Amino acid sequence: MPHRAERVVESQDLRKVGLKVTHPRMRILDILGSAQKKHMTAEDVYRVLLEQGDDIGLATVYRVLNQFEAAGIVVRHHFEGGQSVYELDQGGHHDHMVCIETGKVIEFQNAEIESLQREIAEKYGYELEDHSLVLYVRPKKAR
Amino acid sequence: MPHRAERVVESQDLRKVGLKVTHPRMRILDILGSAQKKHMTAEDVYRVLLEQGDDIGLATVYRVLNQFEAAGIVVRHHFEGGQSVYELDQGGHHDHMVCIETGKVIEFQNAEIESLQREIAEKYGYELEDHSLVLYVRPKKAR
DNA sequence: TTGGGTGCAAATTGTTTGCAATTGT
DNA sequence: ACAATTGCAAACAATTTGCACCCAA
Repeated sequence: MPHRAERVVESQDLRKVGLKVTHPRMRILDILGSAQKKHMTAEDVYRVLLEQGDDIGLATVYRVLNQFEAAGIVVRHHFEGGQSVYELDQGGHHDHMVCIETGKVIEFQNAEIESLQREIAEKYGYELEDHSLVLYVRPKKAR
Repeated sequence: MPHRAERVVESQDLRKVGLKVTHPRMRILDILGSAQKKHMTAEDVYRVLLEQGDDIGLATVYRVLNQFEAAGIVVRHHFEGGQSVYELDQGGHHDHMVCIETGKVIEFQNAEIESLQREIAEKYGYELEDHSLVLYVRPKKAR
């Protein structure tokens, strides 16, 4: 499994993008940065806040996540199932694999697929701006 | 009773999957099969129905599209922007490229990407069940 | 001080569902 | 005839927004 150095969340991160350093924003940043689950829905974050005794509204969670996304602090994904999931953007692009039995999310990188995508877009006269690749998988059956 | 046969097997298709041949289902199948836009939202279909003077409810459109999806007659996609888009499943798997300036949807196939995906899933001990790949592109600038 | 930020409730959006009336077979 | 299907409105789920109050800078 790929390893990435943990990065402590600082108030600098917020100021840098022109957002006031408020309690809700710090708590949410904290949760996203230290969660066992890297990919969380707004409700996931909200639930953790409640567990921690923080009195922060769900609407605020959504607002903050949107601001973070606009600021490039988090990335938002739309996997199957309605809710958006957010993850801290720690650089390093990757795609996702979702287990349809356990819901587990696995990240992976594949340079070959990346460049093939660029080639394909180009072949049609376009520039690749962004992409979304999600593999829906199930555990290989032992036999 | 307006009756036009542009697609061959339409009513057969419905019976084949155990769905009664009703007016709403035929109209919707018709629209999906003859639309200039291959990828339509439920509202898109509903709007065309209204334009054609058909008195079919939006709820029915959703219900029928769901049944069609379950029956494998249509494929449902979740591009960015909330609404689901549906397209007739005419066999031949393909992925999509969406122009972020015009909204145009282009289909493409790439066997290499397909097999790479399978390999990746396998490498992690999974079986690839399904996938979603969407390229968000913009027209290459002329210079 | 003061304009951005927040909580809460109400509003939206996209989609589903309950039910009585209608229709295909 | 009789179960499947439909239309309509109400119900839902996820997310957004209006507004009066609150708090970082």
